[in-house]
Amino acid sequence: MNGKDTTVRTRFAPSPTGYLHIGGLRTALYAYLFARKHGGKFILRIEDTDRTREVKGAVDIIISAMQKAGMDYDEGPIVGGDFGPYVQSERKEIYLKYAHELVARGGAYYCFCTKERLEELHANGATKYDKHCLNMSKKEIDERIARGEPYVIRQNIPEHGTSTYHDEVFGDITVDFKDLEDNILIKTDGMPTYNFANVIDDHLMGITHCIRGVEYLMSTPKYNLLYDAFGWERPVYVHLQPIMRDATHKLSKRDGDAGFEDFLRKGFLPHAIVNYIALLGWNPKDNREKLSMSELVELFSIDGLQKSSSIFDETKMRWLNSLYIKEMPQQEFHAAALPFYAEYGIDKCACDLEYLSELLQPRVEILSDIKEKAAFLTAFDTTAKTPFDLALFENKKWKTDAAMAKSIMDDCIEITKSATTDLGEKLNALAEAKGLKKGQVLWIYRIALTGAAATPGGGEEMVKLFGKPAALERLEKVKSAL
RNA sequence: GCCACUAUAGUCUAGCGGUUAGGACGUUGGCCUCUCACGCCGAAGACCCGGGUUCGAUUCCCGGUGGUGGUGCCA
Repeated sequence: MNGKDTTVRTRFAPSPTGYLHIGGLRTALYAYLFARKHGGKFILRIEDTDRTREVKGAVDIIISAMQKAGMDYDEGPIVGGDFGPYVQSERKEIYLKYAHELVARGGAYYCFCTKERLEELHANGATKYDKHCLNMSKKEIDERIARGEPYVIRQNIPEHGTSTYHDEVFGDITVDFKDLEDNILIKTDGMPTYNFANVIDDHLMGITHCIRGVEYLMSTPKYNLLYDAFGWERPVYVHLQPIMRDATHKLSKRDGDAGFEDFLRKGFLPHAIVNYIALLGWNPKDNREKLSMSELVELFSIDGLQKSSSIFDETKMRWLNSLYIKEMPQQEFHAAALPFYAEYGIDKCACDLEYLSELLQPRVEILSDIKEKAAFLTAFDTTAKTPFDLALFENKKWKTDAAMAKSIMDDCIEITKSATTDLGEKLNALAEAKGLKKGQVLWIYRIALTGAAATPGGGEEMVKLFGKPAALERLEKVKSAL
């Protein structure tokens, strides 16, 4: 990039909110893919300069989510690295040092304005800070600091002129300085704001490509002013449009389940989620949609990034998830299904759970579909005289009804008793002997076994699922009910 | 309010001056089939509006409109 021989270094810099948002995960993913694609480093940095929003355990949540998503980072909390610490709250002195240097260079200044004065300013129609403290004498500054007056350090933005930079997805962006404010770099508590820490860290950590949300598109010239003031090289900028919940709302944790972990809990597979969000706002140049992490790494390119925002479509993610479920090894699917069986009380059903998994695997899109797909297990009330509504035997297409069921139930029971692997053949023979269609016998047989209009499999599968003794018990119940 | 970004079917997208506007999800018709699901074959469905530029605009320019973002001692 930039024609320079530099090793690519990208970072994901979340603030620890207590969960990993889907939008954040995608930003992380693109930064990760870009770094891996170019054989560079991917860094995790925690942006926790707002101490009032501290959430305990939040960093661990982010790290574990990234692990599950298959994104390993080269430097960051826990693993360390040559440019640490990687948690901003532990870098306070570093920011202060650079802030003072910036003041000395004229790029920033001390400001003692009170909240009251600032409010008055805005009440009088001002849209931005009036540089009131800009030309304060060194003497006065020292005195007021010595007196213990609270102060902040503000960036000194030129009053006139414009600034242009190149964004890899949006092209050249020009911003007029008059639309920018002398924002605060160091707060009264001595901590930096994002506006400052971000630049200092990106430079100190050698970040070459700054991949982040569009919310920073307009303020980037301010950051460039900082890079320039220190004589540092600016990074390459890549701004990303947000993921939306609908046309007018951003996907947000508050409005529902926008957390990565929430989707995991619903039975989405980590990689299906990653695969899906990779395609939200980016596309490889061919029509492939199901892509492994290594394929994503191989195909990722900034020019496939979308300039407009995209709406999150859980339905499509379900489809992608179903593709991954179908290709899981049977045992793996079974293991993944077990916790859901337990949650829905299915683990206590009198049936072969492993076989149930076999039947369910091609039929569920996400693991929590198991609840609905396994509901048929309780359709047959083994304790009632009439185990289910006998009207279920009626089928328009096959012209079956309870009377027909009654006429063959004895044979069904006999066949079930004697059959080994030839159950299907014997049922066919029964149909022939009775002058019925195969479908009629099979429909009646399956209904009699389950009491459910729809089941994940046919009559033969149901016998196997319940086991022969239980199946016979069911048929006997139906017989007496008829 | 001011500033910026953005705009192809319901959704995700391909397209980069001339195309029957391509693919996917979803929807839908059919086949397969003892039900469900899978699978297979079809169908419907889009270039925000108005001006330019051009022989010709979905594509380039301007304006409008819609949407989003920024305008925080949040990031």
